[in-house]
Amino acid sequence: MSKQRPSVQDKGVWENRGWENKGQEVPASPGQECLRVPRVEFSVGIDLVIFSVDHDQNCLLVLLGRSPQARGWALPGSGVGPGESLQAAAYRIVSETIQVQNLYLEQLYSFDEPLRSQPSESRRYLSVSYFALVRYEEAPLRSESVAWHVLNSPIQFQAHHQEIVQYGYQRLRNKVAYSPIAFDVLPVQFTLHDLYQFYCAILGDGFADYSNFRSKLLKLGFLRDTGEKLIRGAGRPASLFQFDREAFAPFQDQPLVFV
Amino acid sequence: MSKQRPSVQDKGVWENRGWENKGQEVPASPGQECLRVPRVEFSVGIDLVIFSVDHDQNCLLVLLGRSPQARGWALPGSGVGPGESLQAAAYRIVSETIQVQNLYLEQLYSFDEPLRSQPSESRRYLSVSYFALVRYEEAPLRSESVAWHVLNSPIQFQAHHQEIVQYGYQRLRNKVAYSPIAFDVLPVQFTLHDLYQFYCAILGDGFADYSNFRSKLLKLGFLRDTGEKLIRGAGRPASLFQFDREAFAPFQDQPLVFV
DNA sequence: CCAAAAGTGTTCCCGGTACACCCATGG
DNA sequence: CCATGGGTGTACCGGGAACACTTTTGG
Repeated sequence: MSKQRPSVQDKGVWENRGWENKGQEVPASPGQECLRVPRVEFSVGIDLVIFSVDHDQNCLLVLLGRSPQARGWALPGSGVGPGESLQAAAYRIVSETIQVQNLYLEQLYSFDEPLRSQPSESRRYLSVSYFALVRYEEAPLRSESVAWHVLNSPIQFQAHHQEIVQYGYQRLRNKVAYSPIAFDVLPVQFTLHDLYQFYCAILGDGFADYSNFRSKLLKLGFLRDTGEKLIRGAGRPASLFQFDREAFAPFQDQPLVFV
Repeated sequence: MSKQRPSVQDKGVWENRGWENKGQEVPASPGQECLRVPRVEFSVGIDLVIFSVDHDQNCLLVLLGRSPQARGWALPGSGVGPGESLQAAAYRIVSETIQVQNLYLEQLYSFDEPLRSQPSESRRYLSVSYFALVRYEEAPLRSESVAWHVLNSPIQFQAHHQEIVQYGYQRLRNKVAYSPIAFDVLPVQFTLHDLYQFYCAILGDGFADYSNFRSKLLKLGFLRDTGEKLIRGAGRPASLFQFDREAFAPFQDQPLVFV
């Protein structure tokens, strides 16, 4: 259940663009004194990109706050307490802003904060960002200074938070395609239309035909039909399904399980 | 060329397993004093997983060093200097250990180091890990304390470095499948067998049939036949190809381009 | 002429795509 | 009986997997 470190069986990234160097000689370091790098103190903070899907509006939401001093919206964040792991800090920030029962949490990236760090100063700032996915319907806000924002709406961001959000969004899109994080955030029982809508909100409408989506997932066999039905006014009642973790295991190491 | 931050168009991860919480209420924070977290000082270090492919032996290598004090092999690493970005520090470490002209560099993950941090202590340790891919043939070692290791051989690792290596290996495997990092590390002109061997070393033999690999890549059209041939003793001369970045652009956002 | 290395082609089959169509319920 | 939402079926196409085959060189 709880994992402090990423597990080895996990699958790989196709974001995280790095640095390429071709043909130019990488210079040797100026001198051996580099081996004894002067000690620098870092203030480490956590920034959280908290996502949620509003099934009624059928849209993807991010949780943002207005910081007292600066203008523009900012990600919920905080420093790391003594004796508190990075993940624990991320978790704490979630629990401080919303009252949540179901969530998925994952480290995103560590950003330097060169703007705040003076070159000559010995103090440095480092922001470790996480992204979280929570169930909107069951996550009332705990703090008055934060609010849900539709992701595709134009938002005035503070500092480089726009970038972190974009990065988290990419990660979410990709994650959702091969990983069953949807079921961390959906009710235990759900209809296939619920599931389809969830994917539509994140990947955009028409990421796949509904009927194909349906038959593909059912063929894979990790969705158990509970036999129960859900009646929503007119129309045929919808079957309620449950996610079967055991049955999903074989697909753990496979790309593009969903979509 | 040089990117300090991951770009937004990048594609997504399927490693980075996070934390799931289902059904259990996430408790509210003990008190409001959490909003004013006591300041903790971090020592930030960089650990590098440097990979390389030995085309003669046809195997994947990692660069490891023996640290003076502890037993077991360790990743090359160092603290971050004042006024030095995380990536610059990673780059410096590469240049200190090997003399390299071509490389790919990317941030991996940030690890807490709970073992070294005392619970009551105000000092904390944080390790930001990077992975690098370098061209073996053109990367003579600069330091005597490091050596190449065949990745699949049993290695006695120091602390949690085994974990970081595994993590980096996963990332490499996935990265290689959709991203053209192979061409950062291959010569400008290469035969398709060279390319195939590169993938074999990383993904394991028989990740795909050679002839299918060949026809698929050629059909995509971002490999330009230079017309030049390479003669290696007996046998038909091999055509030399070049990677065409422009022509690759359309596939930037596509999974499983290679393999 | 043979072996070695490189390159081409062919067949089969599965899985995605795009639809059209059938079913159950409320009004 | 019709609108509405849910579920099923089918016909086509492309791309991957496996394998056989041809081409060009050196000895």
